[in-house]
Amino acid sequence: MKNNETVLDDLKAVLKTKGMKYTEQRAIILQILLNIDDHLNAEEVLSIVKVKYPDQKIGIATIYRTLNFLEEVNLISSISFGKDGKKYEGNNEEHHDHIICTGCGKIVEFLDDTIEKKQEEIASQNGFKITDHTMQIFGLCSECQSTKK
Amino acid sequence: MKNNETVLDDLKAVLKTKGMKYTEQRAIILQILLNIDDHLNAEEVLSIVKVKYPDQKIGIATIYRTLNFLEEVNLISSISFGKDGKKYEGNNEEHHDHIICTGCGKIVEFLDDTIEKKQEEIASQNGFKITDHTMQIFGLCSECQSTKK
DNA sequence: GTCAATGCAAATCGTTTGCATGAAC
DNA sequence: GTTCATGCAAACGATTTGCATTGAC
Repeated sequence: MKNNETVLDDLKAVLKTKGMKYTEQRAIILQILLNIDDHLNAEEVLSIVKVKYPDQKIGIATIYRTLNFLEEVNLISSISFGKDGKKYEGNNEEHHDHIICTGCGKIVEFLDDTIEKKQEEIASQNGFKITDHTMQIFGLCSECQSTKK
Repeated sequence: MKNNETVLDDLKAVLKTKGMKYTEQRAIILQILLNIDDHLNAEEVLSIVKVKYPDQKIGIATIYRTLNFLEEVNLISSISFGKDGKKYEGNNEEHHDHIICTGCGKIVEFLDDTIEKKQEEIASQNGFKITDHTMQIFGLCSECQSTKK
């Protein structure tokens, strides 16, 4: 797992090569996603900014613009499903896939080598190149199984 | 693969048990999804109604309401990703999974037994019950690979 | 005749965009 | 000083909702 400084350096480097500017807002948003062990949507990132950086005012538009950019340059990843919009996580951990509870939105991470290999195999058989190794299993977690009749 | 009549009977049965009414609109929307070999979003369903059932006027709200209902009772399934909203297909074919091109939206269906089994295994290890055997691989199809630099 | 479903328009939600101001270089 | 990024509010597209009317039972 990469540390914060390394990834922030990556950010600075990408920005420079693209003729873009290094700003507090961009650094803050990236750091939040690197340090939290959860998947956040734009609104959730905003509310964390308000709590952890109360003197910083970041507009929701900036959050969206920054999240889109960070994903584009592969510093963060997103998963999206039904309601609740896109959720993001920092790319400082190993690659993994997600099981998502369609009841409560709970997300469990896992990695299975057999599936990874099969995925590549099937994709290439169909002429596809998997861009980001994303796979999503949807289901009901144990709590939601008992709730839903 | 089930035929139309069977599935329409299923629809009538579910509606009855739920104290809901059998309407032309609901039957039309379900039939469209059963008979087309494609994945449609709400707007696309509407435009097919206009072409194939020109004397029927169905409002977009009804389409959305009906699609939500049909998915709930498992007569159709949805996949959703990025833009373009949710896409639906009729549940008259065998279960299968999807590879989705993030470039052009092209969808390829596949079925792999090894992955199916592994999915179940991993899900149950985590206390999850896969509700609808849905898995999505995102990537770039061969055309989009050449387009994107 | 009763109650649920429909169509329409207004409302809502997540997200994007235009533009004047402010910050990075 | 120039150029890009920000914040705000307005715009947007997909989807949902409220309500009076219509249709199924």
